[in-house]
Amino acid sequence: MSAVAGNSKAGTKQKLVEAAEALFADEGFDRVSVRDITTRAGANVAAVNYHFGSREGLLALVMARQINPVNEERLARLDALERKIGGKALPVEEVLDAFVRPFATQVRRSELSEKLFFKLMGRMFGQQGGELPPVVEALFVTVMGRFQRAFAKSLPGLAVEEIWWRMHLMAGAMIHTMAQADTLQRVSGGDSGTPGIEQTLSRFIRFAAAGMRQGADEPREESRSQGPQVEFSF
Amino acid sequence: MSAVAGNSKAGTKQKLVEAAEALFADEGFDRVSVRDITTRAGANVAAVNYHFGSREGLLALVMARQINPVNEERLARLDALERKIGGKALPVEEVLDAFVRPFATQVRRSELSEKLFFKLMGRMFGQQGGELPPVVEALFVTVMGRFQRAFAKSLPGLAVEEIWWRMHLMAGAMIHTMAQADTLQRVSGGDSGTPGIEQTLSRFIRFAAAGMRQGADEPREESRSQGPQVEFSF
DNA sequence: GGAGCTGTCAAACGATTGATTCAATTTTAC
DNA sequence: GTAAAATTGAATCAATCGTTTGACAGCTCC
Repeated sequence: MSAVAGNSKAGTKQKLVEAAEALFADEGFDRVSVRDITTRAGANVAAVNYHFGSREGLLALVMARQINPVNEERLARLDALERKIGGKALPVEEVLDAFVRPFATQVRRSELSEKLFFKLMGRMFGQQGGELPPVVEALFVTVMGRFQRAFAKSLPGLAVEEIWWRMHLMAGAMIHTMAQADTLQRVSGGDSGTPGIEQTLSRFIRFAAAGMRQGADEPREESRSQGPQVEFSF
Repeated sequence: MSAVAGNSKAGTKQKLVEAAEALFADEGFDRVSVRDITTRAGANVAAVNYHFGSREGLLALVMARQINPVNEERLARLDALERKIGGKALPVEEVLDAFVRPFATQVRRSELSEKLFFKLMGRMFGQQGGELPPVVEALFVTVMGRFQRAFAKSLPGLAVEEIWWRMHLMAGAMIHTMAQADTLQRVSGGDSGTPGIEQTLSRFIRFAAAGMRQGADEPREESRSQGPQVEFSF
């Protein structure tokens, strides 16, 4: 009976996670109480401590569940790109694509609305170092290290320090735009039905690529200027 | 007697403001209690409500005191630039300079350390719309409108919507880099004594200018490519 | 010198916080 | 079916939250 699809039925534990995700995204990590969460989930106040040990435990799980798949997909995409191209340098656009496209993948996988997903991402990136759960922070460090090396190869002639600065500038552009995506999408999307994540990704990549590239030596005849933009999808 | 310079003597009210600024910057607006502030200021718990009406009143004052001068200087600088150049289009770099240089001006004026000043700025920008005191938000809206028009003139051929997106990408790069400035300055600054705000401004402007400019028509023979970069200081 | 204003203080307010207890209940395992 | 384990529920914990109160001191002004 009740042939429910996938993850319905919704045990208390899952309902707590879903309620927490929505509330944390909407109001910020600090402004949501355990009671807010349990009330929304239709559960008892003690449920959070029973299932997750503490409020912090639930918070860590919510964060890890949303951002870790993104970071893992980033690494996988970068791996795939580098495997495909051999030892050569990747165009900056492709590295940037590997960096941001996972958001598009995961927003579709998430039960969260697009708006809330990006709000949550924005809040997570807004956290200072050390305010993230260790399991999340560790993966972040790995990701940034891997992409630093990829960018260094794509942008020869730039000092390591300069690469770091540009990566932070690039990441900041991404984060802030994501966090305010709902505001922007309202302004945008006047003509076409769906403003579309794809268009947002494209806008970001073009902006960031120009910023990352300025002043750098071009890595030998790679697809630039009029190059074949057919390789990737934007 | 007691020929104190400027703002010494430090009445309770001022000590509260200073304590609040440092704590809000360091730990975030939500994580600082009234008691944290009064304890640090060496004042009574009731002092905040007596002098500022409420915690929120003090918070609004702290925010306004730090960011409003920045926004006013932004407008003043943009006015000055446009007055100087007449009706013509400004190079993007100059508009960007008017946008970020006020931070360098105000960080020197602030009693806050450079690190805390930027942390505070980062936290303010991280706030969602409507979470800022009205007097701060209103000035922000004015500033963004004025710069939108300036950028539109500097980057002819771009749709208004596209300008907005690029401005958000640009602002995000600035905010995030500012918020993590202490982390970055630690990595950077290995060789020269002072990594220097000036170098940070320069890095940001070059990055953002490239991103803002990409794909746009150049506004007729303005200083580009090899142009006279003597006009402004970076 | 006393009325009046300003500021500070200790104390307490009710509300809310995250967490815990323990009995009652449901689910699972055999 | 029944014992064991997992989960839920209502009640309550101490701690902390922002705010308020009222007494008291310092000061000015007339």
